[in-house]
Amino acid sequence: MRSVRDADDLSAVFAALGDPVRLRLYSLIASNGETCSCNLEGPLGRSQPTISHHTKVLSEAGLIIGEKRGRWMWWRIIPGRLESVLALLESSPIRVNAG
Amino acid sequence: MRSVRDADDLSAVFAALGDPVRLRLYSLIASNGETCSCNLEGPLGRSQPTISHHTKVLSEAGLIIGEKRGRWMWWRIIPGRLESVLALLESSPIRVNAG
DNA sequence: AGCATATATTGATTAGTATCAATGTATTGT
DNA sequence: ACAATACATTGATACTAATCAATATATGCT
Repeated sequence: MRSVRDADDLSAVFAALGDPVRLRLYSLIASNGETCSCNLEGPLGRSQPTISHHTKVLSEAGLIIGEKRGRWMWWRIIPGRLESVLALLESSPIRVNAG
Repeated sequence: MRSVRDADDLSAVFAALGDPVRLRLYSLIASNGETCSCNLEGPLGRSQPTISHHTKVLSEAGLIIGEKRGRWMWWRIIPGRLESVLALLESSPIRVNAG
């Protein structure tokens, strides 16, 4: 992690997984493979807008990617993303002081 | 991740690193080795109570551990903790429905 | 004992976020 | 064209968290 800006980017990935509902959402997609939003509301016990919100946060963090096919949005894990964030975190010290 | 309770525990670890100041704090300790709180306030540009708050969050997540020697609190990374959380996340699917 | 220092805790304020109802948009089928 | 469906967006609300000033606690020094 080289700069404060890097810290913002990296921490956004951790923050994305830092909500229990989103972590379960991510885990569901990871174990089920490609999953449509309509199959997430039930298992997670959240409304459709809330699921939509969480998939957006995860996708903006680069952890999942969605593809619309017909009426359905299919989500899948971006493989290696989490590992690469870990690698970045452990690779290099911070250089910048102020926050 | 086997249950909703697991999701809470695991997501707390990610949430701990989901704040940019805490992520830099963690990175600082990781790269500097054992670090006392007094050497964190300057680089992070935060007040003493705020640093104390963040070290508490990280230690409660099991990511760092502190040892008081004399007047100083020395913090170090708990090695492998982050990797084991990753492993837990990727090991097994969720089993529980409600949240 | 008394003072200085390092950290923790408390209380208050502010900023952020999880959630849902209502509504908008896009796609499919009739 | 129209109805139905799947998802996104907006707006509002409640809850959480980041921050600091003030204060408390603990340790070392003289």
